[in-house]
Amino acid sequence: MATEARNVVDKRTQILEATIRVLRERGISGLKVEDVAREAEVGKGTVYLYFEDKQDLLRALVEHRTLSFYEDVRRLTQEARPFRERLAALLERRLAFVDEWRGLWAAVAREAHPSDQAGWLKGLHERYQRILESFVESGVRSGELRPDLDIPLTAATLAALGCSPQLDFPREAYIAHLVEVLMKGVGT
Amino acid sequence: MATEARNVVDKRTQILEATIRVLRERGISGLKVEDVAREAEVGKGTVYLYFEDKQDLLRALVEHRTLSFYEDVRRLTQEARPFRERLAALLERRLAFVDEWRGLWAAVAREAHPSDQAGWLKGLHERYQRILESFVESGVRSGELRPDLDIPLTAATLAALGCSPQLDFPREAYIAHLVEVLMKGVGT
Amino acid sequence: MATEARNVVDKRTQILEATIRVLRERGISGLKVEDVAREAEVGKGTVYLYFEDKQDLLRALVEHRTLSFYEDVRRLTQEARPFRERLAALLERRLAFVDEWRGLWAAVAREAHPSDQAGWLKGLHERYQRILESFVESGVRSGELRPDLDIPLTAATLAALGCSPQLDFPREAYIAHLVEVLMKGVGT
Amino acid sequence: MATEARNVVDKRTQILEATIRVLRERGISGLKVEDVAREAEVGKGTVYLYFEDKQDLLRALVEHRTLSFYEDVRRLTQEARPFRERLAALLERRLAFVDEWRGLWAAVAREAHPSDQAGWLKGLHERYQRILESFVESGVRSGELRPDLDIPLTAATLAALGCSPQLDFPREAYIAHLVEVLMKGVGT
DNA sequence: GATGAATGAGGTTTCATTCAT
DNA sequence: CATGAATGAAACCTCATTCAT
Repeated sequence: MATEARNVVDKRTQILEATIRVLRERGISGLKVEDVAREAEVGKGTVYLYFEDKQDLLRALVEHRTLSFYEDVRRLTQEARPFRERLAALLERRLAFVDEWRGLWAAVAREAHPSDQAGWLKGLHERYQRILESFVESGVRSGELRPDLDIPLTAATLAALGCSPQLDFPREAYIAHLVEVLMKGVGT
Repeated sequence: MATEARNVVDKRTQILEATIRVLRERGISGLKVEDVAREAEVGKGTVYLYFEDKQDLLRALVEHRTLSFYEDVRRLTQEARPFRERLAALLERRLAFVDEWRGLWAAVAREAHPSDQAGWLKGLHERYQRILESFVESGVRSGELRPDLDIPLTAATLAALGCSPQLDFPREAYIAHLVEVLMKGVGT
Repeated sequence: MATEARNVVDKRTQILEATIRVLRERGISGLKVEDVAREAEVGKGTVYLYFEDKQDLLRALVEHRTLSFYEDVRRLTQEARPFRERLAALLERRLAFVDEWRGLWAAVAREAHPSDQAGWLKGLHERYQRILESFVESGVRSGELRPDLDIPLTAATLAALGCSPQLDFPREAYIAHLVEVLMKGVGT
Repeated sequence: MATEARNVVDKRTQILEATIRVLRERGISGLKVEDVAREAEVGKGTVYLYFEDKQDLLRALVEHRTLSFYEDVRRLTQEARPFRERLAALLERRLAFVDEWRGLWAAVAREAHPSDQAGWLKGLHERYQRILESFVESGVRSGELRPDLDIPLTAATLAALGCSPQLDFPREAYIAHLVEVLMKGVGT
């Protein structure tokens, strides 16, 4: 029974992980259920045991990985470390997230909810926004950030960072730079 | 002859503009050649007179609008105005670009060049990178930016801004905030 | 233009006729759109130019052939001939109809309207009932039928004749017998 | 052992009865083995313990219910009652049979024996024909039917009655009317 | 050039059947 | 015996592309 429950979890997860691998490899229009099944080493029909249809698979994929990203961000930004370090950790995780999706996140999210944009997508965004607001707030409270910051706007700024999935620079240096710019600005 | 040439140009443009409208409206998998043709008010076959195939259409679309975005950015960042103002203009144009594509740019670009990633896409990125490097350099030269800035990294930072196509804030305020953060940083 | 209109009509008809041929040959579960297309000598996709989906094809098929059957019955039963002859003609047409469908009419009609039974199907039945009532009435008026007949019930009786698609007897003799039984009864 | 045997019989019967319930409810293309199993309250695999495959299930269903219909008809028509009463009983049973199948009998029978039509189906028909011939013969012998009747044709006539699964009339009245028409005819 | 009817490759999805438990 | 998770053949349907007009 325990193994059964575990197997169910495993197979769903197997399929979800196969999905993002295929997605990264072949892009959105190259994402065929048959390929996902092969990659997950299950039969084509098995995918439909765990997901209603392709759209549902995408929905689950986006939801699962986005929420787990949010969770990580929440955890990282709440650790008891200097703001700068937490910011670096946030950016690191964010870049990993963008890279994981190869910039296709928004497109996949739309496929997952073709009509509704205001609802589901916005809901996700707002969760992220709130997590980041807490983060900014903590920085202000601790005196590491300027007290006059508009917290929502600053959170939104952090949310909009790091779109580019292509990077020519060593990640380390890039993140260090981003932190530097965000903390001190580029002006004289 | 002149009118003919103009017509040719017009019809191509018509189709390209119809394409992005359909794309914004229906998303990537909702982008059907037939819908594009209807939106452009031409016959379905006509699309194939101006473009090799759907992929070629997307290639042209991405290329055209991206290059024109780059051109705008180059112009805006080279105007004889204070750096802050040019930065604001850049961000404004950048946000408009992201919004125009509703976050689908990366996905469409991949459809346009399914296999090749290193080549075409990277080439585009590098152009943008160079434009932004010039911009940063000009700011350093004029003394408006810190002289110790790593110019390529700073340019890359500007390139990676503004992914989120969803915004709850008045654009004006948001851009003003972005400028402020970039110039002065958020640290105390 | 005239040819175009004709072609459209022809192709729809072609497909409908191919459909009933395939249906007769292979039965209901052997009725595949691809086979219909091949039988109609058109591409698979062409079927979907003329019909929404398979269900719509069946709907059209049932409707078309049933209404044309009704029309024939109406005409035959209104001719200026003795009742017996008209009855024979009706039975002949009825047997041809049943044979044309090989007894599958009811099943196909259900596929065509899976949920709704009260509506469409009943509507069809009622049309037929009314045509037969007129027929019976005319026989009563002309004195060829007993004046005490319950007209609706008698019409319903005629409607329920001839289910069996399998016949070992010469059609002529069978029909003559049916007429004889209906007119005079089997009792002493 | 007795209970075991009984259980075997019971489960087969359970499945067969579930099958016709599902068939009536959902139609032929809605007849899925999984639904049958659920309706019979057994596992999907269990169906395959009692039947070779779906076709075999249908074969058994048609055979079982048709033979039991024939048996009933034989019994009813051989009872020691006036011909008219036996005819009414026959019609009653016949209408019940048609209604039980909702007009799908012929279609299901074909699914059960896709290729062979001459053989199995014809064999069934002939059995019925012979039963009805005996019935007619008995009527003639007893003087309740006209002595000049062609017995096979008359039997075939009885066989072809009652196709319509839809009835707006009280069954009682309808049957009385049918008997009346068959015995006395509709002519003057 | 311009069109859209026609096509069929190829994708999504269903469901009869198997088989390990 | 009984089960139902897993499978993949095969059906439906879409849509990029062609080509006769």
